Amino acid sequence: MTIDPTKTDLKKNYTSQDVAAIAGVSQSTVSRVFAGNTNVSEKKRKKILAAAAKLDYKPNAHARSLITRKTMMIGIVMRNIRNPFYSAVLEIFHNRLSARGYHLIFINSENEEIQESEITQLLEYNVEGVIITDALLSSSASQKFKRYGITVVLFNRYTEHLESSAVFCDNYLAAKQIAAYLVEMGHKSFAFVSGPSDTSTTIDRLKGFKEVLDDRKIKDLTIEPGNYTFESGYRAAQELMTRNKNIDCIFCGNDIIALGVMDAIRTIGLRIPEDVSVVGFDNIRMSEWPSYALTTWEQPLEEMVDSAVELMIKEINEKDAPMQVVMMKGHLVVRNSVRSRK
Amino acid sequence: MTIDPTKTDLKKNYTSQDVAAIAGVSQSTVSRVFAGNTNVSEKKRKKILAAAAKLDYKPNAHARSLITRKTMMIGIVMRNIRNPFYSAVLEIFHNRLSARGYHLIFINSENEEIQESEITQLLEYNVEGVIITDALLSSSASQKFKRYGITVVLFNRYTEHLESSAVFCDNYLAAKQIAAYLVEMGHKSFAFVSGPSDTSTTIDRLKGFKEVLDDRKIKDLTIEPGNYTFESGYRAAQELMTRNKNIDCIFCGNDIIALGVMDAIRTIGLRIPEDVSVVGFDNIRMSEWPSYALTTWEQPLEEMVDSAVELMIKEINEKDAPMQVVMMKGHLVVRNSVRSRK
DNA sequence: TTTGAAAATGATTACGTATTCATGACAATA
DNA sequence: TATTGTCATGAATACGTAATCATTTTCAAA
Repeated sequence: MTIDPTKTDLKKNYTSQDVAAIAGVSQSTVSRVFAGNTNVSEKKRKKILAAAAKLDYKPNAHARSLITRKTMMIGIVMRNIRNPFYSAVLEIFHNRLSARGYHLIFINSENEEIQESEITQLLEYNVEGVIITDALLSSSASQKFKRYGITVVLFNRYTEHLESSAVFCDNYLAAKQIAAYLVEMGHKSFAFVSGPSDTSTTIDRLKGFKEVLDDRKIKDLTIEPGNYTFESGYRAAQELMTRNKNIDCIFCGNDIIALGVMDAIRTIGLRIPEDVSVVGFDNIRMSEWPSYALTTWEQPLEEMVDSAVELMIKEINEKDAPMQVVMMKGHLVVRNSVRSRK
Repeated sequence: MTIDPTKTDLKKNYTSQDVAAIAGVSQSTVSRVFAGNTNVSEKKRKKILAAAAKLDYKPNAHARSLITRKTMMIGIVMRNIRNPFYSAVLEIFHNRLSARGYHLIFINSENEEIQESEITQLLEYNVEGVIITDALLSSSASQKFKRYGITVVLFNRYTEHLESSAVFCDNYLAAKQIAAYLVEMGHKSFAFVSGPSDTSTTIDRLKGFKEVLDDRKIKDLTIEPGNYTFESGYRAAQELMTRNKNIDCIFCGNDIIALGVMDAIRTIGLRIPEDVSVVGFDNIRMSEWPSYALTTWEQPLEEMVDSAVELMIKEINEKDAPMQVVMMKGHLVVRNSVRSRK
């Protein structure tokens, strides 16, 4: 077999040693140019950069992190990346963190066991911090990370004992305002299609919603379990509407459920909002599509991410920084899925 | 300030040396237990595992990768993670690769410059391979990676000179079949809402579509540019339908465009499929939602990812493995957005 | 010209692991 | 018994960098 000179052959990975040799300086000086960039004469710097370019030299991040103890890597743990809300979350986190030089190790899984083992591996990579958006994992995982002194920020949820910093929307208050709004609009028979019952978001949203109805002595509330997917919303609405034909409004645990609910209602032959009002939660992009025009609660996503990033970076840099819990408000976005029944 | 014993203090990161000291063995033996797992007596293994558990020891992946020259990290470069098609792509890639022990470094950006600089950083992390699903970056980025001997697999696109392995759907053939189908159904006036005109997917889909119409001497084809978003589909359809009221079918560059097209058409007051037929491409989950019931082309996503993963791992392990281009078929999924006009 | 502080540089070491090499223990074989 | 061969083990080394420390150079002020 002959060597084909036209084929770009696989180059050795050159090191700062190699560069130093060519530039006629010590490895130390090469390192200074690529890392601190301090105290190097212009003359040598040029020589070094020329030599580096010649060899296509690039520093080795692993060797570097070994000694600096900074990996510039952050883990992000998700469930349901297919939910558009989380796609957006991922995108924004990536924007913000990459702008600050961090890299994202992405973890997503339906399967809890796989996730646990992956988290262990994440530890071995010495990520500097972890963002957790997964309800089912928050508690055990965050403890595991804390044991190794790794910063954890929970996003869109919190744990009961507040062991980690967390950023989320005030779901309780939001649900109260939504309930009040629906009552004002003259609705009489309420339904709530929930997410998984063990998540803080579901608990708080239900609590707020229920509280307002209780205050007003309204008993007519049906709760239907869902799991934050279109299909679960679709099934829930089918179930609800066949069982109780009086329901005139449905509050949904999130937007994607709401879309499923709307499609189910329409399939049955009822109209939105003429026959039934629907309210969602999240304000994902699809909720403003003309086919749905969903009235929903907007979470201040960008601000929430910004806040989470600030918290994270602060805690990374000052290991004894206090844990913080940030709760944001958001607001109702009125479109065309709710109608006054007075 | 006194030390609070209830507070779990930040532990030092223990090393294999520390474990060795406690277990009364050499560092080498500890390493053998956690890496190769070979040739260690049961007695010492137990001692070592006990010591490791006591210290919460975990190996350091960076130190390890420095010497093994395996990082077990793979980069995935995307644009538009908000497009549900790519959310799904990301999810499936993560499933498959994490099952094989790889970790995913996620890169997504609207901004090309940021992406370029991130790619440079990716190199410094010595990812073993990179999956590129970004049309605008494929060529320059893949060359950059190849220069360092890093495996590149393009997904859902290919470069003209076929410098990298690639997996994609036979867009040309698919578009031909879609065109033939629409012609068979008796349509007379055609429109195509494209993606960005410099992407291989757009080019091939348009080519196939046009070719069939040309063959049948059909001249009535309007091409409207889009960019693979809902909004661009919406605008395109508004434009199309006001300019040319005869159009009786629209082939869309992807599903998300098609959904926008459908909503625009309905907003105008026309019905689908009674007045206008619409066909999409990708078969994302939303296309089967009752509100849309979109007839579309299904890309065999799981198989495509499987294939890409196989290619990647093969090329990683055998550096001189031949480059490969895999083209898959897919099939038409008929729902309720196309109607016979005979 | 001398002095002295600041800047530039290189030798050396540490980061935490896997691997290589040499040695010793021990069982199996002739 | 002598001889192989296998297994278990530890000492030493390499991976590629940043940081520390000591030394040399530079250059302006006296």
